[in-house]
Amino acid sequence: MELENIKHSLSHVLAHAIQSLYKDVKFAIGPAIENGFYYDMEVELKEDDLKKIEDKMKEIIKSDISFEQKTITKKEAREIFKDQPYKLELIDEIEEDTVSIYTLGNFIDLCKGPHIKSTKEIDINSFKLDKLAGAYWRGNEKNKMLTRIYGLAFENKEKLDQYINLMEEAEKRDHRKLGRELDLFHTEEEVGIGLVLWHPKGAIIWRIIEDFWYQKHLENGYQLVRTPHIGNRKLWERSGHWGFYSESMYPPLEVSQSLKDNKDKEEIKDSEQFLLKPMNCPFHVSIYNNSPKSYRDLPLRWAETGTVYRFEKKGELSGLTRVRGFTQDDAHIICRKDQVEDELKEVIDFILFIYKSFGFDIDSVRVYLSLRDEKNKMNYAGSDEGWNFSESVLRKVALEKNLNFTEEKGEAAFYGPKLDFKIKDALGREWQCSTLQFDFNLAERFNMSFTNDKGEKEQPYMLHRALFGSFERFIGLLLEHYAGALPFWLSPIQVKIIPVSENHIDYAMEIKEKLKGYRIEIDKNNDTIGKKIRNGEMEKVPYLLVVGDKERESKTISVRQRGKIDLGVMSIEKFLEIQK
RNA sequence: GCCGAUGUAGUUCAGUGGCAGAACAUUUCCUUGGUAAGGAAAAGGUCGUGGGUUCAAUUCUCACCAUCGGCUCCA
Repeated sequence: MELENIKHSLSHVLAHAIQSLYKDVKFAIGPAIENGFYYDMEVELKEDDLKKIEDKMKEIIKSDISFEQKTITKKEAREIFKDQPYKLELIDEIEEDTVSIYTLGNFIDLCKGPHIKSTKEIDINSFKLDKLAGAYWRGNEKNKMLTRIYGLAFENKEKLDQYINLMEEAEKRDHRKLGRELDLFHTEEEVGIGLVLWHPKGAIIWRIIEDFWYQKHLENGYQLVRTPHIGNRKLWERSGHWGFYSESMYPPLEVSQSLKDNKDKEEIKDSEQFLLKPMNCPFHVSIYNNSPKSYRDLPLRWAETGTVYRFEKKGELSGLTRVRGFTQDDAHIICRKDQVEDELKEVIDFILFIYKSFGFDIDSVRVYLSLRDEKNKMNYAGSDEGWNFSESVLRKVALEKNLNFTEEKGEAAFYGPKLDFKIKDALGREWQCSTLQFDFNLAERFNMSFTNDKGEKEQPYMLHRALFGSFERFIGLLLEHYAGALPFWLSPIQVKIIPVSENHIDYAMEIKEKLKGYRIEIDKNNDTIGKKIRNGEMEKVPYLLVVGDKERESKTISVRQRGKIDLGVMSIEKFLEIQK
């Protein structure tokens, strides 16, 4: 708690320093956060200014000023903050007649506290102004963008240095850096920003994951479907995406004429428009509706690794975790109302199984129950009954499965509530991966039905789910999780054979033949052993097999395990043994 | 999209108002090696793109583009 107060007090010290260095600054808010604090304000700054501000803060801290709390009437507060529009806005929202203010020297802030007693309690070496960022007032992009100054703050200098070191280490496991170093993927402007090009070693990782994915889906009673990348505008109008999802979609493609006609500015006679798919759902619904269904057919579980395209603002793009074209490991489960609960539970089990299989500790995954914001009904499709039922059943299932989840109002999709699973990246940012969503919107819009046991038409329930979320994001997080040193089964190259000299290449090829079935490379470069070992380690290959005269004569191999020392000379059989 | 930072060889990075630099990677040659870098040579650049200032711009300046950190949004 003590540290929380220091962080918060530091934000006041920061504001005080700004006030004494710059004129006419409009202050917004300045809370404590996970590793420090920030303050939002209206002031023009460059990153170079931070040093000066930090020095000023230290000066303030050294001069031992106390934090004085006072409770005053709103009227008095309005007078004090008459030149502070953001503070005035905050005062207006306070329900009580009085407000609390804190004074630090000549800096007065609207603040409930608590604070430390005096600046002398702050260790001047335990904090550091970190970075400058923009942040919208109240987090709304329609509002003015303020300047946010982030500061780091810890108990002492050691903890601060430790954190800074940790961040430097984290940068080394950034998947974007690893993607380059391990030759896995890249993106480039000429192809299109936010569109990933997978190199051979990256594509094989993808393929291994996809094979595993599809095998497990078949085992879990799913069937595979396959659908196009574009679809008629009429489909998207009917699905509701045209209306509710247009901010994330690309504009229509005119398909009633060729590119040549278009270049020649030919007149469009009968316009026909296609849209790039941002989701796979409507296609799966079309497959369902292609023939009448009985209650006996349900549940249907249809899976597809479908590549979707979404309009993401340029500033939002990031490596593999945020792209414009990505492949979802999508599936839709169409079932009867009495099957909903069991289906949801099975999906949760499947999700947990996936995390375990890829080495993610379930404790490192955060779960959110995303609900609608009832104040903004305009943003959601479907009836209240549908929302009430689906929200409550999702909550029930999450509780029964003992998921440690947080409820988030206003985070639902336009078509239904969802259960989201998020994983942190190397820098501590959370990314949504698995998602389990309700969709009672499409069933209605597309008149989906089945004949029940009484011979009546009934509307099915539709669940939408993704386990990885998208291959791109999941692989990105996987790379960061393992710092590029993927487990044996996922490694693009599992074994690298290092012939001591060119004379041993033949024996290396013999060994490669004996290890058929594994992904193997022979390092035929004219380098020293030391150099080849180094390269193999840098490529993060799980096993390096050194073969020379000694091994050739005794029909053995020298095994070196990634990151470890020499495991010694052994037979191929023995090597295959330790692999199991 | 918005705020801030960055942009020089495939990669990591020096540098300068006057012919563009290193290391690693690449190619060739020498070397034929025993568990994290053997030696030499060659090749490799529209200094992000486009304007402006200047005798001269990679360098100063403006605009744009991309990347990175945030905000908003999101698988």
